[in-house]
Amino acid sequence: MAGVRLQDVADVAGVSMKTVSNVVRNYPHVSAKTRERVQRAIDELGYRPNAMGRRLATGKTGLLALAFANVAIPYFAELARVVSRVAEEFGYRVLLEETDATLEGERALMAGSEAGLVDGVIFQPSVMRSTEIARHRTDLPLVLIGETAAPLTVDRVMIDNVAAARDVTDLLIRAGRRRIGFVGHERPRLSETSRQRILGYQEALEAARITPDPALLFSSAEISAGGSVDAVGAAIDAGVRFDALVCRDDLAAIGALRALHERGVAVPDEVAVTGWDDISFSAVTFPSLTTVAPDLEALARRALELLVERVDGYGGAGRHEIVPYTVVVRESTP
Amino acid sequence: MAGVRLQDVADVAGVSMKTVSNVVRNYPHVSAKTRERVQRAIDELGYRPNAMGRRLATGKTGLLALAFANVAIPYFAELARVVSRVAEEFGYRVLLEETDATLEGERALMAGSEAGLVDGVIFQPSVMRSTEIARHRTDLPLVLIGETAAPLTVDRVMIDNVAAARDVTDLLIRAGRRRIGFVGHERPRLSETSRQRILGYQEALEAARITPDPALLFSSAEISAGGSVDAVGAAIDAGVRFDALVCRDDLAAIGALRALHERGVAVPDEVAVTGWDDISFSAVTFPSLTTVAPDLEALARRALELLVERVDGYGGAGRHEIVPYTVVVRESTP
DNA sequence: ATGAAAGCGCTAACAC
DNA sequence: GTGTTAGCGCTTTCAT
Repeated sequence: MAGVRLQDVADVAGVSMKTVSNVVRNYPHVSAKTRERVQRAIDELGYRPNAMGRRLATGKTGLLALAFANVAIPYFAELARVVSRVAEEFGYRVLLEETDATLEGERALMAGSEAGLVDGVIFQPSVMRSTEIARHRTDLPLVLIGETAAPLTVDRVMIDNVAAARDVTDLLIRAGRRRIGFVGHERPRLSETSRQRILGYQEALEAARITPDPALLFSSAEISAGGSVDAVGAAIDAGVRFDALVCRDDLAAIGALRALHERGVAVPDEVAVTGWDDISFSAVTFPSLTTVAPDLEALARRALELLVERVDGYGGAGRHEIVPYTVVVRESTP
Repeated sequence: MAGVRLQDVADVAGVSMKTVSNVVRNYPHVSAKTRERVQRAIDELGYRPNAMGRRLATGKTGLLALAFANVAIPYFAELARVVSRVAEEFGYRVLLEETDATLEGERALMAGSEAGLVDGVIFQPSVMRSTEIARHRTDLPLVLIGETAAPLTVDRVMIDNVAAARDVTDLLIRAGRRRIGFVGHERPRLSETSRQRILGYQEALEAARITPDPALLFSSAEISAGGSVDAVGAAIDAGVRFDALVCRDDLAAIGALRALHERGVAVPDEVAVTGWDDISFSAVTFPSLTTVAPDLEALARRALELLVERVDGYGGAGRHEIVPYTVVVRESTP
């Protein structure tokens, strides 16, 4: 039954709207028999509260926007799943917003044509600069996730990318590899994510007294497996020698695996490979991928907690938090 | 600036709310100079219309729910991306609803605790029966996608699964394969999707005078690559012989590829493999996958069109529509 | 414990 | 072309 209103229930039950509202929202001070009578009327009429009416009256929508480049990228899809599950625990539903990793997309998101649609935004920027983010929408609670340069005024949750990159590079060094490449960073302009990962990679090399070789940096035209098939393939064909590859993400690693396969290079015996994100595929590639596994559950939960505090009125400075990661060792490293 | 209302703009511009409303909504009959004056007030105050107020007044929310099992499954993620893009064209935003492929999840979706949150639902059921779907929420516009058994009262868009399964099986037969298995259907109970694909597979075999062999049906514990690694691996280890595998989806195909690799079986020379969905990974596996590619753009667009018609009041019988697919031939078949 | 009435911010008839 | 006046369905003081 559509169009059943609070007033209709009140009429049938012979009480006021207020009382029905109290019953619907489980307000404690309602006598048992009134509650029962009202409940019967609700069931009889098939009443369901109207979301918009409630939201207009309370000013809260129970909706939050989850914004990032593109759900079809497996890492984002898996992130969306975790955020959506955690959000449900917090009583929120998730509106999907894709920015296509373009400046226009990200600006449109931050500008937000309508007010009051969502209570807050969880956003992983791809290209926007810290200063530009800081200028926008101070009225809308916002939590950033990922490795973007975050303004001091905004909350942000991430893993320690530099440390994780150091860890996987170190794993390769301890296995005796010396010519270790890095695969999959963007060109022409590095994202902050890639910058941090390359930094950790370089730190690990230098700590082991290995001189980083710029010829072992294989950039990709886009964040995709295809881009890294081309990059790694071209390098091999050009005669570049390496015995390990630290990949920016699992997509790049999967592409690298394919390029190596095509040319009959054995993984991990001749070339070891590591990925990043621990997307579900990384367990079933051949060989399966050693990869950095961010604690997505912790990431999502912390982001939600910070966001809810902002929605509830917290107005302090930006909190920048780190959540854990692990390195999952599989077949692609010795 | 939060909390700027239509009335505030009207006061500053020295006009009525109605006029401001007309300007905001680009109502044509407003004099140029009035429009300009109002616009200046809007800019000055940083006014943005409040979504909830507008929605309450119009009864439309501009939101639609996209519901399916799990966004972390690549096919659904890619579907979400296309639906979200097409929805934007139609002036809608997308609320993500995951059912986890459970009956409770699907029932919760159909029951919908609140009215008025979304204008309609696009839903790919996993387990719910046609009759049960038909009983629910006649007030909320609903379009089903995928191969579920759809009630006659509800709109549905899908590709012709039987024909597509026939096509890929036929491709294998024409390449000279005779012992062709099917991989990845659920156990214990087959989904409608799997049922239709197995049907097409069987039809193609029979048309070629090959007797379908029940020993070549390799079911999987769940929709995942891991399930099919186990199923195909166990079959090989048990000595089952086959020279081709039609897989229920790309995930199953990727799992099959891994199981074959592990045991040193050459693809496609010894065993050919086909997938289904054409997820982006299928182009970069090794070997890359021959797969059924549903026209997602057409699927999403048609679903949106049907939904919008329902939202606009169409109340006729359910329309069941078919959209095209292609078979993308890659390296995993001869 | 329950009721009456005043909004929440906007749109839509209907006047002028 | 522009203003006035009711609502949309709900929550929320403030009474009782």
